[in-house]
Amino acid sequence: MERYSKQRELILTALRNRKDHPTAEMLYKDISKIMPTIGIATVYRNLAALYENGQILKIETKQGESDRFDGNIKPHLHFQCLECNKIEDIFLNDKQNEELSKKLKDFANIIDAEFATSKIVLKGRCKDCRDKK
Amino acid sequence: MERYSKQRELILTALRNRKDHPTAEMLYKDISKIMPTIGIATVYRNLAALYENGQILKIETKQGESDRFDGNIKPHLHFQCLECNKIEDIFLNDKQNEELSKKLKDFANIIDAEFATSKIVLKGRCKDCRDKK
DNA sequence: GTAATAATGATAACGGTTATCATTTAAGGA
DNA sequence: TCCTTAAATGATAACCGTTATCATTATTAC
Repeated sequence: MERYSKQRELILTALRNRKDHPTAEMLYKDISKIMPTIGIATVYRNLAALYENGQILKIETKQGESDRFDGNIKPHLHFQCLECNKIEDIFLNDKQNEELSKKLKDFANIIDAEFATSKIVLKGRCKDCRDKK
Repeated sequence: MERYSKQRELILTALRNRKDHPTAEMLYKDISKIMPTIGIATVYRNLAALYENGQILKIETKQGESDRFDGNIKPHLHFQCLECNKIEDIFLNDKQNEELSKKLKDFANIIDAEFATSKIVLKGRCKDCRDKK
């Protein structure tokens, strides 16, 4: 049976306190300031467990690049800037969400599959990078 | 300047001859039958180059799981079965494609970003796994 | 044919993540 | 409260897909 641990609580809190999409390593650094004895494996283990429980989101990135985590489980899309690599959230309103889900379900129907979830990452240039030019 | 190599040609051909989404390792095995001296690094190098050139697609999978490649560059979505992990293609017709692009562009606008491309993976249960039950 | 240099093949190195294992600690009785 | 048990931890080795290195080979322009 699952057991309470101070470490897991700290990890979840640390993630929720961030507005960005930190890596396990970034969270490890944050938490080390409060609990210097924590091990990196504990951070990975708990992030995996929290993800399994549906308490956090995970954004799987490409090989050799650290996965990103997200404490906000409200469904949303991600946008990754091709120039600065930053990941931003895109929240849809209920109508948009519903329409999108309907479309995706139709797409899955094309191959006779049952649609459950989707992983959508838009790519392009973020506002900051565009304004820089 | 880029130079012709027998190896690159073999790799591209091997990929196009497959209807699935092989890993670099799988292609290496295929090609080794024809050219037993080829090195695994050459396969990775050329797949990366072909991807950069837009001649093939790459499906980035999670850490520790090999990336998949796709010789069909016609734009399409991917569907990954949550039970058997198989990745299938979903081809949209022109109208569907256009509507989807328009929507995604609107979504990027929400955060003032310029939309370029998207990575969409639908997940659920494939036809085969559903029929098994 | 020759020179210049891109591509190759063998293999070491890399980096994020996971496995291992001895130790610590939470939780449910007695 | 003390005991028992087994889940969770922390340190670190191992893992594995991929990339870097470097001497050698092969393509291209002349």
